[in-house]
Order: sequence, then structure tokens, then C-alpha cells
Amino acid sequence: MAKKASVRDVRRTNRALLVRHLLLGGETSRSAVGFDTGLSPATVTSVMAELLNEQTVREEGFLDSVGGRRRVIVGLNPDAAILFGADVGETQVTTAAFDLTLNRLGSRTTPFADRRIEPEQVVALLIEHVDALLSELEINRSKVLGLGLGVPGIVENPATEARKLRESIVHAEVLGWKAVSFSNLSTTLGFPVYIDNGAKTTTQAESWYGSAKGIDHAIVVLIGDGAGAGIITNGRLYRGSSSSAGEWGHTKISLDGVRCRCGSYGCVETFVGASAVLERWRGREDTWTGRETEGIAALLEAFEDGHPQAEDAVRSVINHLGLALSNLVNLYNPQKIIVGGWFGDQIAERFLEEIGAAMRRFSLEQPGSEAVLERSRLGNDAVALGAATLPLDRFIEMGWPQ
Amino acid sequence: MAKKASVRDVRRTNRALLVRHLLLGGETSRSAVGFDTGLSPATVTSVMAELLNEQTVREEGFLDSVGGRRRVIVGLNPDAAILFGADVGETQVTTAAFDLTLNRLGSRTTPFADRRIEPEQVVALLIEHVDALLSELEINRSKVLGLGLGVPGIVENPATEARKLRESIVHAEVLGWKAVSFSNLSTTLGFPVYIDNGAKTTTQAESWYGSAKGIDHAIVVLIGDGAGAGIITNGRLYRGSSSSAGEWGHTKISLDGVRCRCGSYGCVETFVGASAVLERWRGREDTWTGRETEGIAALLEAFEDGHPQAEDAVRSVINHLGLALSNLVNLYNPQKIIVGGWFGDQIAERFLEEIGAAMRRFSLEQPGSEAVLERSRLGNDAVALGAATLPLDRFIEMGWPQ
DNA sequence: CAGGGTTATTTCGGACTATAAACTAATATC
DNA sequence: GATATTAGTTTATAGTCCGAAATAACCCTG
Repeated sequence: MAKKASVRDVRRTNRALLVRHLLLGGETSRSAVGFDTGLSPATVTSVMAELLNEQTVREEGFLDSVGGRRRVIVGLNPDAAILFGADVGETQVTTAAFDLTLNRLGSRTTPFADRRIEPEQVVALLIEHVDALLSELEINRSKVLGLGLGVPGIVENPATEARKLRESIVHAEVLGWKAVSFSNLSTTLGFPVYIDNGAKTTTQAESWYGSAKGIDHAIVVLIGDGAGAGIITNGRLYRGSSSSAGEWGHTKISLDGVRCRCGSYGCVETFVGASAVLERWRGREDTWTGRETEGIAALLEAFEDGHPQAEDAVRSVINHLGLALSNLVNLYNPQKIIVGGWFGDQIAERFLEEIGAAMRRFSLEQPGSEAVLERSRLGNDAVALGAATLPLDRFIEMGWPQ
Repeated sequence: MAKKASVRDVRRTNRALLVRHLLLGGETSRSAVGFDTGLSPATVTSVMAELLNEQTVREEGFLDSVGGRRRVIVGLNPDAAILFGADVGETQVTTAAFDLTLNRLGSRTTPFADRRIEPEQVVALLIEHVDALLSELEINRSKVLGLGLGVPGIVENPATEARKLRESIVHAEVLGWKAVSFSNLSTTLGFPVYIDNGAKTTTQAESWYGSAKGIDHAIVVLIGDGAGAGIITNGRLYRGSSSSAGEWGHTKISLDGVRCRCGSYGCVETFVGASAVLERWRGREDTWTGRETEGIAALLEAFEDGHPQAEDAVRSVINHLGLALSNLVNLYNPQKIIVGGWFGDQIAERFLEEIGAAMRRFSLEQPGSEAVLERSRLGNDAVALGAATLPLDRFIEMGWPQ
């Protein structure tokens, strides 16, 4: 449970605090860092010297004087290391390279058909992408801190520690994966590989750079064909005992109802997922399978044109989504709920107010009045970006390998 | 978000680790403590000397030699301090006194009628109880570390830190309390007062001493007339952004249904709460209001006798409870779910298997297979016991006042 | 352009920590 | 009684942060 502490841990904590501050706050001066973190100037100098020495941080000129000695600009050295983030989606694999400040340096995407791809193919693609990016960017493999992998499905994770994510087991129903391990990928690539659920990596990205930045209690809700959620509690991504927390799409809000792909009935996904919504709008024709985005566009158009059935379908989504969100509000008491995912983006763009009103109507007053509903600010890149935060987070906490 | 660390924090952390170890593990030897905590023998000696010096710990004899020097028995000194825990229920106020090892030294209970009591009356009762217990036990007021207060309702808590609980605001609908503050109680009593929701204090007790002991991810579900939950994530009680997390009883599992006392429809409470169950069994007659325990006894008897309506009512509880629990499983991925509360105790006693089966049926496979359903091991005392852990926790983390 | 004021950063010494290693204590065993 | 064994303490050392003083590098004024 609790862990012992030693003097070394103090340095590690403060070092991480500083690096994280520079990452999220950008360039500043030593004195500002001291003020913001509460560390004494002496300590800032000391830790910064260590970081400068190992090239993690660089001095980048001076800020104008404000009456005294000019401030030295310090900031993370983007070129100090490279991070890869990969997004294994339902239709394509995207691998992106980032520098230490999480600027995207380049990316590779390979689509695949029929929502089917074997783990071995993914491994091959990842190796190909990484190699291509490394030579394109003319970067030495030794500079790579690691690869983060966002996958659709449950990632089982023996130890809670992020450092052990490499030994994870992936169950991705959508892709037909059962108990898949990527343990050998790391050896082939020559650097650590970290795996997490795509919704969770997106949440991580949203928490570091998006609408949930700096928020201690936030929930990121992702709605596409299906629905998932990532939960930030006390400033950190909540994983549960085996990393499968946040399966909001399969919580039940009805005692009966349409059968869900998970095998059960009444799941949130069967009320607010794009496929389900289309099915409800047009009946069980399977007309839109594989073309859900077009279907939703058609639905929204029909709504604008005032078609009653379309209106019913949209109202139903708003209502059920509000109810499903209120369950999160009552259980987690978050400061913010962020709606994303391709379908979530679209309905939130037009109906954010209505959804928020429905959510508050179903919530208890106190937590309901505090929960702010917002749209996601990050686009499709969020999965890969969030995945890249996995090795970066480890770097921040633990420093350079060895 | 993150906080800076200093060398002092190291000592505080290790001291807390040791005290907590002695509290939960009972008496041991220095060498065993070192082995269990990972601290070096030298450090154990040093910290233990500090604790001995301030009387928090005492040496209590020797363990037999196992081939070398005999081990000195060290353990918390129960008489070092006194803690009060109070349970403000819907029908009575109970105040209990505990020693430092949370042994119950005595208690006072005062019932009240009609589920109505004014905050001022509670304050008066608490002062009376405390004074009575202090003189009964012949204890000096200066030895009291604090009073923890478990109340039915939402406790709003400006700061997340437990140390600020004294400035909390209480909303207790059942008692007709709106935005009540107990800020002056602490001054009158002469020691700190900490307030939390009763379900949360029970959860704390369950986490320290009951079925959730040592479990990092657990949920305690309390079912009486209403329903609530306490959530342990990463070994700590989860409070949310304003301490109102865990309102499981008012999450919705149906799109329509009976009106809940919270004003909404479809709440879990309206399916599994004792009052609601009785209403469903016997119709809206209000026959059992104020005598719910008798009603439930009658229901269970009728069930045993094979009355079909009773059987329907019981099956309905099992089913809905299983579903409502599955939502917790999918969202939190806990290792354990503990069922308590007076009604929860009774149904779990007879139908734990069935409820667990229903829960797993509605859950996703992976988190569902991991979540163990158990009965609470603590009785009615749990609220007061858990409340007493509030000042105790602060003592463990921060040491003696000043 | 010299000198005083101001702000930023570094240096230095002090106070605390944990720990390894050496040491002392107290027992069991032969 | 000698030796081995285990428990616990003392000592020396290496980190650690931080306050205070020192230094650096500027602005402003006359």
C-alpha cells in the first residue's frame, strides 16, 4: 500500500515536478519556476544544473530585465529525446513521432480493411512506421525513449505501476484479439513499449493538453460507434485494479433493450453509440454498416430539415446521453466532463447545451451544479499523442534509463 | 497538482508508515517492522526512538529468542490518546470513545423521534456525550486527538485535504439540513472536529478493519432505506472534487420508474432500497413507514413460505442489485465489492451467491471475473469507528498537534 | 558614465535524513 | 565456556533542501 521514502525520492519528486512544469508551462526563468513550484531558488538552481548537464533542459537566451539582472530562459530541450505514439484504430494504424515537448515531428498511417488485423500485422506495421520515421527524421534509435500504443479494447495490466505496462495483455473484441501480448515488440524495436486502451490515452492527452488540463477530477467521454470513458481522479488517470476501469459504454441504463455487442442488454452504447442511433433511426437494416459517418451526417441533415423521426432520434440521444452522464456525475463528482469521439464531437457541437441540461436534470443538485460539460479540444491525433505520454510520463518520473 | 518534497517529508512519510503498520498489524519487533516496511534497521531504530520518546509507542516485553538476541515487543501505546467517533443517524446519535488502537472504550446513544433533529440539538448531544464519556473514563480533555462525525447526506468540502474537513458544509436531506456548518463545535469541545458522510466513514472503517482491509480498489455498498456507496481507489477513499462522490443510490438504471425522494426517476435506490422494495411488494400503502425492518422481516418470511409475490419482490431486488453493482464493476474495476447496511446485510446473508451471479452476468467479462462480492464484517458500529479514523488518520500523517 | 538600487542566480553552511558498516547486546547451541 | 546467531544501536557518510550571503547583471539617475 504505502511506500517508504528516502532522501533520493525527494530529489526524484522535485525533479519530476520541474520537468513537468517545463513541459506543461513552456519556457520560463529559474525564478519563476521557483515561485510556481514553491521550491527555493537554491534548489531550482541545483536541479536545473542537473537537467542542463544531461541535456534535458537548455538555456535559450534571456528575458528582458525588470529592473535587475535579466532572467535566463530555460526550457525543455526538444531534441533531447524522441517519443513514439501509435494509434491502433478499427480501420487504420497511425504512428507518430514526437520530440520531448510533444511536438509532432511526423507520422505514418496504414489503413486496413474489414476491421480485421492480426496482432502480428500490427507489430510489422509499427516496426515499419518507426523505421520509416527514424530515417525520415534522421534520428538515432538510441534517442528514443519509448513507444506508447493505444489500442481499442481492454488492456490487462498485472501491476498497477506504469513501468510495467510492457507486460500487458490486450483483449480487443472489435479486432478479434483475445489475450494478445506484445512483449517481444520491445526487444525488436530496441526501446520500451507501453500499451494502454485508446480511450485512456486520449484522456491522458486531454488531461495534459486539452480541455482537462490541470483539472484534478475530470472525465473524458468518447462516443463513436461505441462509447468509452477515461477518468481522471486526483489528477491522475484512474485504471482500477486491472486497468479496465472506465467501461462506461457498457454500464446499463435500462433493464431491457437492444442487445449490445458485449452480449448484454441496456448498455449506454446501445443508446448513444452512432451505430445504435442509426439503427434506431432507420430500423435494423444494417444500411450504414461501415459508413456510419455518412449515416450520422444524413441524420443531422434530416434533423435540420425537420423530419420528425430524425428529431426523435436526436432527442433520444440527448436524453439518454444526459442520463448516462449524470450517473458519472453522481458517482465521480467531477469538475469537468469532456465529450469527444467522432460522433460525440458532432452532437456536442450542436447540442452541448441540451446535453448539459439533461445531465444536470438527472444529477443530484450538488455534484450536478459543479460538473461543467465541455467539448474536446483535441482532434483525432489525441490517441497517438496520449500514447506518447506513456513513455514521457515514465521519463518524467524516473529520468533517463539506467 | 503535484507537490514539492523536502527532507522533512521523508521522515513524515516513514513515521506514518510505521505508525500505520503498528496500528493495522499490531505488536511486533523492530526487526519485523524493518522487514515488512523495507526500512533499514537503523531507520527503524531512529523513528521508533522518536515515537517511544513521545509515548506514541511503548515497549511491552520480549519475544522468545530464535537463536539470537531476543526481540523487544513494540506496539502502539493505546493510552497515548483518545479519539471520538460519532454516528448521526436517522433515528439516533451515537458517540463512541476509542483509544489509539481503536479499541472502543465506551459509548453513548440518544435516540430522537420522527427522523428530525436540529443541528443545534446534535451539537448539544455531542457535547453531552463527550463530557459524559470523558468523566466516565476519567480522561483528560487534552488527550483527545479529535472527534470524527459521520452524517447522513452530502458533506461539501472546500479543500480536498482531509485536514480541512472541519470547515465542511453538510446537506442532509433526510434530516432536513441545508448547508449546515459545525465550525463552532470544535471551539466548544476544545479539539478538532472532522466531518464526513456516514457511508464514507463506514467505508473507511471497512478499509482499515473490515472486509476491504488492505485492498487497493474496493467499493462498499450500503443499503438501508436508501442506498449509498463508498469507493476506495488506490488504497484511499475517493471523495471527488467536492466530496460528494459515490452517490450510487441515485444513479439511474431505468429510463422511467417510480419517483425517488431525490426528485428524479429510475434511481437505484427505488429498486433496492428497503422502503422501495416494501412498496413494490405491498403496493403504495405506506404501511411500513417507520417500521421498515419489520416489513423486511415479514417479506423474507413470506419468501420462505413460498409466497409468489414475495418471491417476485426478492428476485427483483437480486436482479436490480446485480445490475446496479455491475455498473460499479464496469466503471471502477474493483477487486472487491462489500455489501452492508441493515437491509444489504439481510439480503446478502441469504442471497450473496445469487446477487454475485447477477452482477457478473451484467458485467463485462474481465472486470466481472475479478470483482469478488462479500458481506460486510463490521456491524452497526462501523459509522462511528470509521468516523474515529478521521482524526486518527490525521494523527498518523501529521503527528501530534503543533 | 559612475554609483546606487533592483532583481536573478549561485554559493555556502546548516539542519535533517536514510543507510551501510561496524559494533554491542543477548540469546541458543554444542 | 566458546561460538554462532539474531536483534538492535552507533557511527560515518552521502544526499537533500533551504536560508543567508555573495555575486551577477541589469536599470536608472544625475
